Amino acid sequence: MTSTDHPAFETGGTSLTVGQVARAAGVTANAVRFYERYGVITGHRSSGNARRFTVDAICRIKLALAAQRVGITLKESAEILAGIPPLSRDLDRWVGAGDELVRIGRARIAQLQATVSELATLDFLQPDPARDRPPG
Amino acid sequence: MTSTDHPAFETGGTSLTVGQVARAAGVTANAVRFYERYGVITGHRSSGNARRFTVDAICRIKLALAAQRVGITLKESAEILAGIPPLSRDLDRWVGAGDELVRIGRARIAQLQATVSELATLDFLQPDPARDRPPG
DNA sequence: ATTTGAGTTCGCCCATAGGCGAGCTTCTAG
DNA sequence: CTAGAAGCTCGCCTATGGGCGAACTCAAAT
Repeated sequence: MTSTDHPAFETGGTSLTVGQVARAAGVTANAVRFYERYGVITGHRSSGNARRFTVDAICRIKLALAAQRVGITLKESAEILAGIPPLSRDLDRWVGAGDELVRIGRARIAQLQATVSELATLDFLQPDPARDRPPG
Repeated sequence: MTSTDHPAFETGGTSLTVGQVARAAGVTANAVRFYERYGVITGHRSSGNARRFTVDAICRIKLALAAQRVGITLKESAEILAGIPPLSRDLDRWVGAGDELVRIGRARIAQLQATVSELATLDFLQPDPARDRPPG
């Protein structure tokens, strides 16, 4: 048994299976295949038609998961990620993507704070004159 | 034409149609029927099987809509609203429900802020030792 | 050779939050 | 009386984010 022939340890090479990526990213293998279909990650195939990924895929999934938490859909994450090279090639682009997501997150927070204010005063219960008057 | 016989003006009575509730709440009639099926609102039927609501239904929908914006599902809103009487009967209970939603909203904001921090540092890209080491 | 374990595709299933059209009834005005 | 507006039910469709099982292949270990 070498350092690369056991699936559970084969992370030194550039080739990871769905399961390895799944475990490293904290999702299921199902989810990983799903992410590939949606273009969140890309990979190639082994001679036996098995998916192969690099560690970069793990990072992309993790970014997408964090993005989800600020309200970004997988499709949007896929679009963002499609524009940036592997993390190891260009860290700055990843930092830039992170900053973009930070802006989106801050905007979401502002919206939430507004909604919380409304809920605190129950202001939204007041009839909206524009809607309650018939048009004309 | 009296003050109550034209549908668009018949809001002085206690009986509102789906369309009237929909317009007042800023949603579609479809959505109003949906809300009724999910127990967000309740109503009775006219002799001709048409839905009839009171103005209270409008308030319940508006509360549910605000709740949605802090991440509460319609089902959860239905459960909350099921426990409280009409707004006109017990304003305090509505204030209480609002306060509960405010707490939930603040919690959501805290979560978002944590995620934003992670995005700002890209910390989550760091491998999670607990996941990358094989179990055992 | 065979038995695992992990991989593959396909396709149906869930919840959430409705939209939309079909076909039918009911109501109200003119 | 008849037309139009609005209501009704039913059921299929959408998008999002996967879960799950069936049936099958593939590779490595015994």
